[in-house]
Amino acid sequence: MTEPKTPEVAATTAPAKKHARDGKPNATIYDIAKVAGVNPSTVSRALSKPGRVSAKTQKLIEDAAAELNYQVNPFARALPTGRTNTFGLIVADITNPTFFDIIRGAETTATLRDYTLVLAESAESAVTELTAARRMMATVDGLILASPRMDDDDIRTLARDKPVVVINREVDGVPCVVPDVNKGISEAVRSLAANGHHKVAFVAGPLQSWMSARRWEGVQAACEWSRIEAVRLESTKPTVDGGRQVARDVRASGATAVLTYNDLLAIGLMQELQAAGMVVPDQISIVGFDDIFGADFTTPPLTTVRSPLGECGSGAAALLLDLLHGTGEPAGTLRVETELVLRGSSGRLLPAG
Amino acid sequence: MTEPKTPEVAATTAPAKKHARDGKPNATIYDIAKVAGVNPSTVSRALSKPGRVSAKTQKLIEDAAAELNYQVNPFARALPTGRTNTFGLIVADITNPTFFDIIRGAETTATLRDYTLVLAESAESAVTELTAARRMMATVDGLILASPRMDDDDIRTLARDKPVVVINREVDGVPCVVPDVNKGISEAVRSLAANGHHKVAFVAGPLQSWMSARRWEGVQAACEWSRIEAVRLESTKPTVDGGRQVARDVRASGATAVLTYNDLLAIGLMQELQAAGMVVPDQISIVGFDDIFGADFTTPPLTTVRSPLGECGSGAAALLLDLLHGTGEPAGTLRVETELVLRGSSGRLLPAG
DNA sequence: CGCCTTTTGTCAACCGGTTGCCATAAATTG
DNA sequence: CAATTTATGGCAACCGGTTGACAAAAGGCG
Repeated sequence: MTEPKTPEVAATTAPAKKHARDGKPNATIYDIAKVAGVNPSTVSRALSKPGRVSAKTQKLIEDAAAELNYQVNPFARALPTGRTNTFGLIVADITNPTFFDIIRGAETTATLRDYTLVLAESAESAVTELTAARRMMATVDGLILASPRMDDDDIRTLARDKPVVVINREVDGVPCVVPDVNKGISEAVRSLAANGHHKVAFVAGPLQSWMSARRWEGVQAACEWSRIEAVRLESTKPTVDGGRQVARDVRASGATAVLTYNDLLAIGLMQELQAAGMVVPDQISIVGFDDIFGADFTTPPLTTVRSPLGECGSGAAALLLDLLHGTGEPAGTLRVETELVLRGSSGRLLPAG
Repeated sequence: MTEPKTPEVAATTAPAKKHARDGKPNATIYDIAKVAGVNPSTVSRALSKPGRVSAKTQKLIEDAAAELNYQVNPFARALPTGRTNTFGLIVADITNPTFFDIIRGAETTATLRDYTLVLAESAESAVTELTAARRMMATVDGLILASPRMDDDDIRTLARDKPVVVINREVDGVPCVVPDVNKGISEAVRSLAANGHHKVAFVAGPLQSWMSARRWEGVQAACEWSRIEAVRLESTKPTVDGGRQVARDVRASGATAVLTYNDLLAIGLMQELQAAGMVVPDQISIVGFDDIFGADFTTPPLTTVRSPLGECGSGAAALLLDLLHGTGEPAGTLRVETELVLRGSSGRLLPAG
């Protein structure tokens, strides 16, 4: 029936070089030159240096190109110029939904400006990340690092080579895109305070995470402002599972509201607390961060501080493209706003009954 | 005039061509040749044709290469050979979690075999997809199409040019990777039948979706086998929102169990039914397809027929790599198993009370 | 030891664009 | 109308590898 492998080896050992697989080789500027009756270099200019050739020859060449269905050979172009119209995006974990919107945002902006996005994953490891970055550097015009794990110095070293933009972290001397947590956090804390909470717990993310530190700072500041108590708890890992594991500490802390480093933690935490019989939000309020895909699948749906991830991605791409084309180097930090997305997992505390 | 080659570049207005941004140009095989005292072509052979040069010169060259920190220029290599060690993956929607695992699986396998994955999105449009595919064809060695929207003929045309592998669809003459729905579906339907359900509804996906058709066929067959009734309902779009919209039809159908084309639909449907006061699974059982990220965030967690998406991605990548390196062309269809993941959203029907 | 086969390294011709320099034609100016 | 500037196209030298053809060197054999 359906054999998994049908090794019909005997086919033709296709040498297949310039003719991809069929018989017709791709048209080159030399072909166009022949058809249009001009020199190849003129064709090259007509196609890449607007205004360098007369309108008449321009048209002649364009017609010939269209007729031959010409498309540039990117390698031939890249060889002498070094430009590839490509840039790289490195994320820590492709399956982490936090990055989905970043990827999409970057992809969209790239495509819009005729660039191609090349994606790589670092598997949450600083060395893999650096390796991937190095490898990419050879083939791209610029690089976006989303929540990078490597050293500031490594990043700066890369940035000396080609334009680099960092998302979700600030590195001196390198253009960055970071969500400004303050607005979202203060909205969240004010909402909790208004609902009668006096003590909130913050479940932190990885210790090396720049963003986790910012969020904890933000929570402390907002709590101080609202005159409520803030305690910090550590998580083992920033995942659903990590959230489950931290549930004990959360209950022990005596806090009636929890903010977690990210939505994944919040979801795991909520599952575990509910499994233990607690009612959310009547007995405890839970607020996540990021508003990832699936944050509204839970019952109750998760209240969260949204980072405009898509905006981060497209912002970083735009920054990079400006760097590549612009004359000077602005290289500032782009801050994007966060906001509270109020759903069902936070609310008024019911008197114990 | 000065010497033809002056390594110490006057550090003025950086023309920045081969020297990325700093002063040191990348080492080339010519540099290695000079250091090792051999001809550039010998260097080229030593580095790419194992066994073509003597062990002695091999070592000499490798040492020189290491000393100069040489890395090949991919463009220079691609130009004469056409090989890029790169392949493309086109997905309909980067933010659709169905593709996450596919992407990751393909990425992992690619990296493992020293290939780079280039990702593109078709935004669910057949024309965008074809455009993206065409564009990619110029720069990659092969292409993976995940749940493609374009015509069979377009796919075959692409496949004539370079190796193409299709995921989640069968196209004659093109190697494919498809989950075999039967096992998973029959498990699901048997489970429903065993729980006392006599009538199940199938909420279909897009009409052009090859996979939706297969799933409906599978459901019909399994229901016939279990002697229970199956009805088909249409959805407007295969998303959470589409699931909400189809809730009315589901209730009107009188079915006590529902299988939906994908998890997104199932989640939306469940949300809507619960909002209307129905209890899942006591009053109605819901089963999705795919086991996407977030399928277990819901309350109750979603029962679903899992497709090994990661396996599909890595399988497709492996197939493609075999095609690229293998001598002949197996070009068969790779079938992967599906299985039922029993969670809380399906179960015994409670007598109406 | 001469003849023949098998390594092993060199030469040179690409791959397909880009770009500096130059010659010519066209346009501008005194 | 000559002199000078400017627009336009051609020539040729790259970019950095790959590879077929070939010659020199090495090894095998009678």
